[in-house]
Amino acid sequence: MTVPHPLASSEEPVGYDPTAVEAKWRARWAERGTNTTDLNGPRPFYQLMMFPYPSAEGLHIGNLYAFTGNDIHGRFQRQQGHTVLEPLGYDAFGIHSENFALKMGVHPMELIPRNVANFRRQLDRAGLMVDWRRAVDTTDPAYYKWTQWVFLKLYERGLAYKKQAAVNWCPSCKTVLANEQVEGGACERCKTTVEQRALEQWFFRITEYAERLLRNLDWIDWSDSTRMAQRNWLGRSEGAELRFRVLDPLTDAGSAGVMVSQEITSGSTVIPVFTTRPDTIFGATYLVLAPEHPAVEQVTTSEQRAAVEAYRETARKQDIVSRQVNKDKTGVFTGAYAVNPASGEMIPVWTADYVLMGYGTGAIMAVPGHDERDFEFAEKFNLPIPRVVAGPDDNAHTPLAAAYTDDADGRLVNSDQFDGLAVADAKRQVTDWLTQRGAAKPVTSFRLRDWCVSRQRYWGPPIPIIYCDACGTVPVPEKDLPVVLPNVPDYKPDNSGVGPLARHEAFYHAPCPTCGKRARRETDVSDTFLDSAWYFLRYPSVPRDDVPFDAETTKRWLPVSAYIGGNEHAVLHLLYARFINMVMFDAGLVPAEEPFVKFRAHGMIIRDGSKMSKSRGNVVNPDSIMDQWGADTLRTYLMFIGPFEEGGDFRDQSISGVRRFLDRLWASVRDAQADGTPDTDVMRKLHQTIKKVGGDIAALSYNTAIAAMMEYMNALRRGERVPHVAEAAPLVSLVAPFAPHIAEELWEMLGNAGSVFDAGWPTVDEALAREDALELVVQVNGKTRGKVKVPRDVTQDTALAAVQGDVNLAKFLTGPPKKVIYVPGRLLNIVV
RNA sequence: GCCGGGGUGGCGAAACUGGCUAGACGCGAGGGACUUAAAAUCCCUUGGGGGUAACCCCAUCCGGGUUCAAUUCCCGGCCCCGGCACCA
Repeated sequence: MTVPHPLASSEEPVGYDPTAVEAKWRARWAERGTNTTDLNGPRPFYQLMMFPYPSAEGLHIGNLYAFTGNDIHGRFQRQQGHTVLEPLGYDAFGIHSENFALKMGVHPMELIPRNVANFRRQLDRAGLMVDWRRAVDTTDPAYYKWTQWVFLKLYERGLAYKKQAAVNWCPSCKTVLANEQVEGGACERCKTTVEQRALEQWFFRITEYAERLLRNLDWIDWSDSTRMAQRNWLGRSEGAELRFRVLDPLTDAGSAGVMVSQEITSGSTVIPVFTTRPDTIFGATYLVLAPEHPAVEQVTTSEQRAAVEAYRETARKQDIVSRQVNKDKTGVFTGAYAVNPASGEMIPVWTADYVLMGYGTGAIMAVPGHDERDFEFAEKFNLPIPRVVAGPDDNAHTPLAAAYTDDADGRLVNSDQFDGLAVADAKRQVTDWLTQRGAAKPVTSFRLRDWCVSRQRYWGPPIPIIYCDACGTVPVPEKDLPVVLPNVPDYKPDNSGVGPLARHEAFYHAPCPTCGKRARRETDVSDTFLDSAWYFLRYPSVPRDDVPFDAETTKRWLPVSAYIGGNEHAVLHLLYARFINMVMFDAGLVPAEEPFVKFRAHGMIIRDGSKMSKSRGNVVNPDSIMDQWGADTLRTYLMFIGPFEEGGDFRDQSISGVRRFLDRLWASVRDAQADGTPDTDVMRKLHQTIKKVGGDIAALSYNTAIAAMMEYMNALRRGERVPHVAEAAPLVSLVAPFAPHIAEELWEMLGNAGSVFDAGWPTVDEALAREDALELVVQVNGKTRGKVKVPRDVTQDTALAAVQGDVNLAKFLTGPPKKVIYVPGRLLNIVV
């Protein structure tokens, strides 16, 4: 028995029912293979979106916002005749998943597949043009086999190395973190204050690529904000490394207070320092070594040893936060003196924690007169503060109330033969002079550090290394990959500094690949960001299992044509991915140095003025919105909220306007008449709209594209107007990227076979789109007073005559025109 | 502190390289038509002030400036968001 549709039984025509329409087209797309990409198709276009971490909470509206924005762009490119690859996958390894699994008491190997299934269900509803045959899951051995391969590739190229270093240790996550994962001294995940620990860790030599990573930022087509964030992160400074000889307490004994030879003698301890202001060398009145600096031990005199040791011990215990800004300067004198290579003066050597071991050489020359930090330190410890740079209003003797740091207007003073030079010239000349004397070399320093990739956790790809007593560090041969992560019930992290796998003999016992003797596997896993640093290379080659990415396919599909994602990954994922891609490029495995030719950062969706969060209870659940309004309405509404690259404020009430628009679209197509002739004005508006919507989508200006379609809809159905088919039909193609399900249904309703996405983009009739009569804006004394209708290519005189002949405008002309400004096609400004 | 991006109606927001009477489009609000009524739909109004009216004045964070013309350019200031930050 069939239940009559409530509307079907009445006289009323059938209205728009998103639930039915969307279910129908989900099935139809699957049946027809509409979303599967033929990788050999013409004009490849690789549309990439950032793959999600499949959380237990399910799809976040922010995910959907990003995916929809990508999907619209991808669908539009398909309508432009490209073969579009729009893949998606799951970034399912990592601490986040693991912590959640621990909390729930469910093993990640059980939990993750569940989450993935739920994500897949939600994503299916969203109407994305994703080719699911190419999905990747980073936790699948078939995927992480190649993540391990990437590690080995770097190892092979000398870019992966193990060292003992002071690393960021999160006591809550019980693992080390990369610098990129520490925010203001706290773990970016759990906000716990990070400690310093000396551990042996695997690092990637990303610093070797710093210069290239920076240089390419000049030309890649990326959002400015993202490029700037990377520039700041890389932190390039140009300057010089200056060498300071420390006086030997034995041979130079008794010379304190006496000017010593300006010659730099070899054989003694030499402290290199990095400075961006070599011009201020004459004002360097003391040296400072970081407490961890190895030379501290060498130079400290016996009298000062106890004090220095105590200070270093305190510094060692300190966490990173308490060494941050605004802290009072502390430090101790080592008892040693060094020679200023420019002035020949003896200057004391201090150790202080305001100097960081990780940057430059871990030592500085202090110029209190021209550096704020040195000034503060010198004041506190009563060290001399000479002036060596004078501003336009100062002379050599003007006292310094604060450090004078301006390097644009200053000139050198109290600097012997360099007096009078501008800072910029002095930087160069002083460096040259000191270089000739063997006391300097020009260097460039980066803020970027090497990428620490070891994690003392369970839920990641095991690092494919074996340690053999006889052969040393041996990489796992490619044929033995993957090193499978074992399913063990005991996977809790501990404080030992090694990963949980170190507790599982069955895992770590392995024969040495070289000599076959009993050896031990590395038990740390790699950083999740390694999984996502190469996933875009994998998609086109899924499901090949003999190579990570097929050479021919990769050449055809890489680099990525358009990548749209969140800016929170500006210095994490996006930097790592560029680095890994660059390494692969150097290895001849990928066709381009830069993986993402075009990247756009989208904005963030907030709700009712504030960030969505569980604690605020203002999280939007995509499922319930889709239940109530339909996926097409949600998609279109998300894009209508505000500029895609800026984000917007989700307001439940406002969504009704978008639904109304789709209802009206439905009714327009349903009721459209094929008889008669279309209205010329409406047709003109149509062609103007086709043009505008196309331009706006290409520029990701989705909100104005939707506004333009709504505006056209208002013209189409002005009053109780019944549109002509020729007026209504093309609108279906324009709406399609935003609301794909309803578009397909209406496309079919119009009598078309096949998918609207394979039918191309409507052609703009430029002649029709152009207005033949022009409304020229008329200003009098710069104030707009009205418009006159004139022919398109009117001359200034004719236009002026038209104004004078118009009663409403002529009255503003209180005198003869003194001056007339005519902007053809735009306006006429008459000055009287 | 340095570097990016912003500040426009009750709200989300438009306005291409300075130029179509700033505020498109949508939400909300008010009024009307249809209806026994409601919903839905359709129409009108909606930055502020003044005027019976045609109209006039003010208004794009604040203060100056350039220009025939400024939301748009320049100088100075305030505020918000994001990145970096004892990085020498």
